[in-house]
Amino acid sequence: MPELPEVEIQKRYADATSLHQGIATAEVHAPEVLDGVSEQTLVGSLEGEEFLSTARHGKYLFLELSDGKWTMFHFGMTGRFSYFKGSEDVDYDRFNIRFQDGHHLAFLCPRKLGKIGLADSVSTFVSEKGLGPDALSLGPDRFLQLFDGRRAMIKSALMNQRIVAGIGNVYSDEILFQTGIYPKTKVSDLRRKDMEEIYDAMEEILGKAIALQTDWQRLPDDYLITHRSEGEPCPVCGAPIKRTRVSGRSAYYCPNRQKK
DNA sequence: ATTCTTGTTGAATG
DNA sequence: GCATTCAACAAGAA
Repeated sequence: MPELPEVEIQKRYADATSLHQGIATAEVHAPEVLDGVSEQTLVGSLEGEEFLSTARHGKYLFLELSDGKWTMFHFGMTGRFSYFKGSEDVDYDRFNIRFQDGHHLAFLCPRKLGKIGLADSVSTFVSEKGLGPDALSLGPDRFLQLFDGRRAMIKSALMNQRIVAGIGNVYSDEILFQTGIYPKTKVSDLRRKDMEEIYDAMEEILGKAIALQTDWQRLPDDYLITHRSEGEPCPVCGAPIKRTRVSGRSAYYCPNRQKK
């Protein structure tokens, strides 16, 4: 679920459902998801407040509270929001906010790898975490600058949140697929033109995914995303997709179109 | 049963 | 000191 486009969709979901309603109470069902905050503190700072606005940086989502603080959400690998009426039972409900009108905003997270915390502001959080700029809020010059002099493999670098925030395993594969670059290529071996193409592909792909509500089925058929498994024919040239390992994760690529 | 998985982190390594 | 990689984390799906 949760790379930049998916988090952006969660942001819009929160915008559409959860702003400007009094928070009656909140419940922590899985303390594992708390990040540097006690259950008491988190619940205490939510009760009686309301959410005023939302902000996103990379894969992190922030909900502004009426007392000026921010609630931070990170969705891990499997997290998402669910807004519902009444007291339905929802699977994997790790944290639940009940509004005064009886509606709920639940943080569902089957694998409990998501995180919830409190922050004084988005910018202090971002600098404390050492996150790079958001992938959709920087120009090509800054982008090239950030990758200048890097020795890492391009796929690792794209996924490195300290360089640029928001790109994960799936979208980094897509970016390299569309630019025809082998995932293990060293950044220092890429030409300026390659990096410019990577930047363009990044904007294009993330933007399109958001526009389509991250419904991967609706993405163009020549995207790797829906053909991302070993042996499946490349949607462009038909060669069997291969899998390799890049910094501990599976990288899928077309051996015919993405060469060293 | 085993292996896989869209995330981050802190320790280990170069 | 810096950049980079790796194992660990947890639980569900194939």
